[in-house]
Amino acid sequence: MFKDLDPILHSQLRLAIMSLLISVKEAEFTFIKEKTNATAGNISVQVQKLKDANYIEVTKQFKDNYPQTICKITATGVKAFEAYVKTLQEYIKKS
Amino acid sequence: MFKDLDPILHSQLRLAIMSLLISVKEAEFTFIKEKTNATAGNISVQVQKLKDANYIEVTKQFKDNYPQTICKITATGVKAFEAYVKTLQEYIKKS
DNA sequence: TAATTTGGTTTATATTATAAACTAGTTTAC
DNA sequence: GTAAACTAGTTTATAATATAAACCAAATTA
Repeated sequence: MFKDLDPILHSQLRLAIMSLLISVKEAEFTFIKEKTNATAGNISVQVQKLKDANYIEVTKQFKDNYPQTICKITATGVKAFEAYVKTLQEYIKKS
Repeated sequence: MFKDLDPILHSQLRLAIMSLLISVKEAEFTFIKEKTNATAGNISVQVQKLKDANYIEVTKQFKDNYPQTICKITATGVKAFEAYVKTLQEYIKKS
């Protein structure tokens, strides 16, 4: 009756990050920080988890002398997000 | 940009329970157990939390010699559920 | 009357989310 | 040129959560 919700996406911050990346495709760590208002530590952890799940790709480089982390959603990530939304809608559509 | 999701509802099982109660208004513990496929212990804990939040009303009685726990959503619970769905849609609508 | 079943609750454990503390380097002000 | 403040993160410690396992009380069945 109630399908399991992907635990990787059923997290406020990870969902917000994925939601951002769905629309912009590519975003800097600092951009994610601004948009989500989360702490850098929290973002760092959640980005790592999304990367471990292969939902995003993380590139680290230097820009204007400072480290720069860029996140990009993968095809797997897009699929997972869509599936999550679909499952979620089965929970809430009954309302 | 991303409003906080009600932590009481942002739990797979509590969301499933609330979703059920939105549609049926009133349900027995055993009915919830059947529909959600969760363990009784887990349901017991989550029902307690929903009750503590005043999202549901819990009535305990006996039926055919056996204890019977009945859950019913409150007006507060309906409001919270609707707000949760609305907030959630702001997360996922960007996709 | 012993074993099993019903309908739960309590407790222990594993997972999560989060903030705080830390690292490594850069820029600015004195 | 060096101390203070800032950038861009990571790691670690802690608190909160979700969950299953163990338990309880009573009823039923063999």
